[in-house]
Amino acid sequence: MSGKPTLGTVAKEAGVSIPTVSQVLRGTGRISEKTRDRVLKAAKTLHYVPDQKAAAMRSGENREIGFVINQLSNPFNAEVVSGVVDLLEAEGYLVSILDTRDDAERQGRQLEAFIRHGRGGLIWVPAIETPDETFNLLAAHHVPLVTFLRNLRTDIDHVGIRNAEATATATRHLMALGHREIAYLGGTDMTLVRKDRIAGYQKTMAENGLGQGVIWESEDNKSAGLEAMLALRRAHPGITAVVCNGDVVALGACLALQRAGLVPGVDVSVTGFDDIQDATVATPPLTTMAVSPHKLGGKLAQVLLDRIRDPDMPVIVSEISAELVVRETTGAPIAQFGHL
Amino acid sequence: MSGKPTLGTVAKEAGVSIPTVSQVLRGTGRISEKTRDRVLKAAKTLHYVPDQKAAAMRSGENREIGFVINQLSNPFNAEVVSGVVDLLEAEGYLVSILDTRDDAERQGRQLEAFIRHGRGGLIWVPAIETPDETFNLLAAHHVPLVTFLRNLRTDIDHVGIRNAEATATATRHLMALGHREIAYLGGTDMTLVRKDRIAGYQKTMAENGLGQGVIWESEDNKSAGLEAMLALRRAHPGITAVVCNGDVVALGACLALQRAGLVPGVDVSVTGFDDIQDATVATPPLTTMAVSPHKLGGKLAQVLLDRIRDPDMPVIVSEISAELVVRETTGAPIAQFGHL
DNA sequence: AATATAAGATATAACGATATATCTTATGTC
DNA sequence: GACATAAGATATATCGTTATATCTTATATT
Repeated sequence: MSGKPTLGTVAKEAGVSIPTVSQVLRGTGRISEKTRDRVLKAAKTLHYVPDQKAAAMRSGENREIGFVINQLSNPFNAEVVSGVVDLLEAEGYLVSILDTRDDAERQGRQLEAFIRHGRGGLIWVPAIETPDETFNLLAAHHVPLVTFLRNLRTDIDHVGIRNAEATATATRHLMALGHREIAYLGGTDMTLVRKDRIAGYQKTMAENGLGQGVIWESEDNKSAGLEAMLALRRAHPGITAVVCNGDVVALGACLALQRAGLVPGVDVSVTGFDDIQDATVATPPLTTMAVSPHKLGGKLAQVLLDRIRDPDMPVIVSEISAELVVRETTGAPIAQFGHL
Repeated sequence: MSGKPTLGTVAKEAGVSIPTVSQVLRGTGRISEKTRDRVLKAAKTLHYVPDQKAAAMRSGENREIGFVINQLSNPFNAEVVSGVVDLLEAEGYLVSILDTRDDAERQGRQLEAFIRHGRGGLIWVPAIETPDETFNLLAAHHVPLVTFLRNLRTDIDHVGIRNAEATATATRHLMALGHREIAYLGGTDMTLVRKDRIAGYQKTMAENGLGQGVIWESEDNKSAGLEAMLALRRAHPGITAVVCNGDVVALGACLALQRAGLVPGVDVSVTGFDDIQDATVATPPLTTMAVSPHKLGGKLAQVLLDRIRDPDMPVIVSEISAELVVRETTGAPIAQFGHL
């Protein structure tokens, strides 16, 4: 009545010793059918629930996984979380999520708390400007660890997207339609992710004799994308197509075009990145580079499990390709020189 | 070198006993300046981090809070999470998030794991069709608990929104503009939240002699909202205004109008609920009932802290009012009888 | 009958911390 | 000088498990 039931309570109820109860409940050791039944019955009537803190402390094993992410309000990330959770929960793990909101200081506090609580593994999207100190902390405590999206160290397992390949594909798609004045729009940070995406764009531009191209910054939300697109067109009126850093910015850019009386995919072509739900529903629907977030999540979980099972395995780096999904925001440029 | 540092390691390094180290690090007991310095230095050089599992086990206190939510991919929820985290992290708690995706079975598994890990408190949006068993489990283990949004028990602390009041306000706003044929659009479940919102709408309709009104279902995403709006107009062509169950559905409804060549706020008025970020950016911007998710989160955290500090306090139920934010999707109905 | 083996249970120690009681010293009071 | 008090440290027990070693008793082997 007073406190919650423990192994001791159950043992007394069943008239056996504590180790016997422990063995019955975990299915280890040699136990006769008769005592097993008695113990199970006692555990049930007392509503016994094992205390994982104590178990983890003694056995050293901890089936709690942390997912430290940079921006929970991004629906793409939320779907990756689903993918991770589906696989890990099936393996008996509890996945709990922390949101750093890309604040390196908050992230530091959270990871320190994470270590104090001694979790069994970590999936991590490092915040922008994560200090070396944070990496050292994690390394010092030997936490099984996989980074996601942002690959900052070569000695850590990683799952990511082939960013350069994806933007190259998007850029080539626009070129194949006949565009030559193509800009890159979106992002402000210089994370490896954005660097790679820009690199893919620029390499493709250069390979086709179109120079370095134009890079235009924008925060990662719709209204910022809208403003950025307007500014970009003012600065470079000849632009006929835009490769965007993400779907959200791309949708903002489309809104800008529509406000200016232009039709995305006819007057100016736009490509996105992520294939978020809104990309399909938008008018017009967005051409974009799609990666299955659920698949990414599954991959993440698998890599982490492998690492937990064999800490001495060589470093795993797994990159997933994005696929071009052509919808209605890309099309041939309008004839500007009166060919028709 | 071999394992991670413990109180024992630090004690040996500093040449004192284990309890002394514990007292120094927690600032309890009587300790001389000299030994305090020695201990702190030793702890630092060894990179000592206390093991909270062990501490929680002995002291009974656990500063881990779980936030079990029904749909993480909803940006409104993600912002509530921010509000909770900001307050609780400042108080030294670690908040970890679990996403049930409104699946009662998954929720059951997660909460059982939650109990096994003996967390110190829970903020909970119960999944649709949560069985009594789940409530009993939580009650049996005396978890400090606050429900959010969905209020199912009168004996549990709760923070929510004045749903009926809010939809009544929205409905009155439309009536004041001159609308009389007003429908309610969105939701499929019969959660208390939706019931209350519908009740507020229907009560206002009835009070103004407009009968019971029309209720039309829709899943909670844009494309479903779009389809539902089209179907609603087919079934009830006279409708001039729509009170929506949420912003996402409202935005879908606006898209439907635009596809039909109509202008939201001119031909048909639409109100939303939540004031998500997209509501401002949409074209036209959405008139909606706004609740500050960050404020809600803060309230949640405060109620939970109060409950943890005084488990015997009477039940707290805190409801926050939503505010009408008039943007461009509501306006006077077009003159249908040639008055002008 | 003596011994080996296995089955089925238990005793004990340990995980890493905290709480409580206890033990030295030093200091102050009369 | 005797005694009380406080400061500053330590010894020990404990939280709820699991791992390891040990102890009975029954059965098989020779």
